[in-house]
Amino acid sequence: MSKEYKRYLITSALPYANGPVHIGHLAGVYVPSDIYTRYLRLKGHDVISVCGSDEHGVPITIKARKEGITPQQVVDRYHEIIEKSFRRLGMSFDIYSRTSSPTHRVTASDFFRKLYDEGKFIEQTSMQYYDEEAQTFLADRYIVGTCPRCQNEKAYGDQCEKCGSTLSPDELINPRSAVSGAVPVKRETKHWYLPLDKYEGFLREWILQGHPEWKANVYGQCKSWLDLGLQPRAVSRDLDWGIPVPVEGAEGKVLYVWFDAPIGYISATKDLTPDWEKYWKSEDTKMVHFIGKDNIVFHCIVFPAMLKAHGDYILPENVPANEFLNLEGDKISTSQNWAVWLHEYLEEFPGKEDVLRYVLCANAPETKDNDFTWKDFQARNNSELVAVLGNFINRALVLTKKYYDGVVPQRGTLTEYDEATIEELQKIKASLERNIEHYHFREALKDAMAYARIGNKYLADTEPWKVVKTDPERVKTILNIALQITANTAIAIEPFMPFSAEKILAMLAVDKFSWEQLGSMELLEEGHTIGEAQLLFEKIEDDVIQQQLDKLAASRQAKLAAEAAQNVAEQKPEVTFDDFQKMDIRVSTILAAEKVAKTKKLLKLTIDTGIDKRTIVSGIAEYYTPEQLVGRQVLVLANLAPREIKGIESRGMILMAEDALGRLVLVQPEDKTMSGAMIG
RNA sequence: GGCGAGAUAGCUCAGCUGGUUAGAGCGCAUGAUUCAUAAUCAUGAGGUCGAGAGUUCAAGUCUCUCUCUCGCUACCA
Repeated sequence: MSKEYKRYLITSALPYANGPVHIGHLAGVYVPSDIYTRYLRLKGHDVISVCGSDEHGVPITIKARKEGITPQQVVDRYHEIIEKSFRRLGMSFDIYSRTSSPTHRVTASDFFRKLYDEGKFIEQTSMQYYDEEAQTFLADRYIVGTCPRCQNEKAYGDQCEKCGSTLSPDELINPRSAVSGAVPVKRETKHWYLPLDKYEGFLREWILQGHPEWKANVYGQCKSWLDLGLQPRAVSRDLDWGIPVPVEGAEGKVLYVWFDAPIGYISATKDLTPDWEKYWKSEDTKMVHFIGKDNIVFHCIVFPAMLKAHGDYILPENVPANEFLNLEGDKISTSQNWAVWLHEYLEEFPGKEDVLRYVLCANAPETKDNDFTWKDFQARNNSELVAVLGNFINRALVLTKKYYDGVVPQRGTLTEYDEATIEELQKIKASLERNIEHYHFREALKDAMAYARIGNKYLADTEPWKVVKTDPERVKTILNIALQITANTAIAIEPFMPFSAEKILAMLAVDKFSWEQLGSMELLEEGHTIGEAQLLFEKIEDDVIQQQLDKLAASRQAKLAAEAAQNVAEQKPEVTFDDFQKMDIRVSTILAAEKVAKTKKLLKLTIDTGIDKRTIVSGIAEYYTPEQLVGRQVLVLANLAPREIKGIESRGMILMAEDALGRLVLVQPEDKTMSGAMIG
């Protein structure tokens, strides 16, 4: 397990270029990745960190269509925003590439072709929806129709955003093409599949036997997938945006985005260095994928299977996926505009890049979903960064300026207390290293902060401002040590807060140190003149925090209002009175209700329709308990064709009103009336 | 319903292969201090380690059952 590696290859999940990056992405992936990378670099390792924009796939084409621009224009816009904001936050990727680059096109294409030539794919034809007007096959996302679960008329072929159900296009009622509005027809199409099931044995051994040290959430998720059994997965799609399938007769087909995206790590490396093969094909390279939990399956199951199928490449040594970060108690949601966007933060909090890095690392969702709150942001800034870190650095420098005009004083004989302090300081290093190397960045950050804490304690205990009146020689030693601690602090915090580390070095008027110098008491020479002191952090007042809270509330409200306006379903096509008369709607009384076993939403209801007593299965268990229902009168569509649900024959449908959030409310007569009363 | 992850001080979290009085940061209380951005330092209060049962000389740490949260999945006219 403790294999010696000659070099490191760090990858960070490719952000999808249909929107900017928010704090959830940062806390989950990029901040940890950058800390790890910077640490390895400081240690002098051969390390490269690659990332880039993921620019293919259907959502981008949909966004382009909606805005009346080309997909390329969409990805150009977001690629620039993302890259720029990453750079400003101090993300130290060696290359930030993109999957629409020429290198990537060739790399992904060749990758596919090799697997194709070696017969690693399965070819399969299937029936898919085709838009005859637009003359194109329709991706799941391009098919719109009525959700079979919640009746939302704007459900997509892969998912209903209203009720959250996962759908397949075949389930949609009244499917229409999102491209032309035409009614799509089924047409035969051919696609290539990667038979993941064939790699199950390999994956089991590699992960379950070979990597028991992976994080519990990652290991457990993999085991869950492997135990469920793997299925062949399509690697191509009928779409005109992406990398063409490099096979004769595959016109109009591109590589499925999940297939080409991880290959982006390889092409980014190619763009970075002609030595790229050294990083990708040598067993003595340690590859680590930083991702969020939504990507575990791709990086632990699918991509490794691809790499294995290809044969030339190494596999990741670890995949330290994080969980999700919530915001003020609610899930971060792009569609509801519930997010703190990086590019906006950078504008609104100039010079506070490290504050965000610090807070997101201190509160990173390493073992479970976590919550980001602006109040916590403020507290950590004020009582940790300002009070502990910034304050210590400032104290040491100001005292030196005051007593020695900024010249590092000579260190004399050390007291026992001095020795003890130095020893304690030097002990942190091992813990800090161990924590970073095990991806425990939260704990590692605490270790880094301990340097400043020890510094504060040292000054409080030695009281140079008092001693200077009685024993000026002693003060020289005290401040020399305080300054050495300051320099040590700069080294320790560099991976986490590179801007602040650099500022400290500038204040000390010294060049960058290496990690190996951490713990040294010889970082600053006697007689060296330090520079001007400046404040590292400043307090954040309540009104600033309140502004952010107001902004969040306002943006969500605006979004909700817009959604609500949009969500009122359009009026359905006209019907005749005769049509309506066909519906037999009656007041019925619920006689009995019980939960259907092994379901979450279903209740089995026995009702008296006036005509007869019958059974109806209804999906309202999330809103009503059986006890609440017995005895109530409801409206029932009595002559609906019977249908079997979970082995129970359901004869009829309970009528319910549904609000904008998809919640169900029973419709009932204002006053008790007879069972069997007709509605009309 | 199935699978996975989580549940430890007011808050955010550490606690490795079971072993002395369960830890840290923040917050709170009291005291000290003034070099420092009213910052710092010390001391203290605060926990039946989600609930219950079991294994063991010994359990936060292992086993079983249950509850709650998050995710995947099934079902949902």
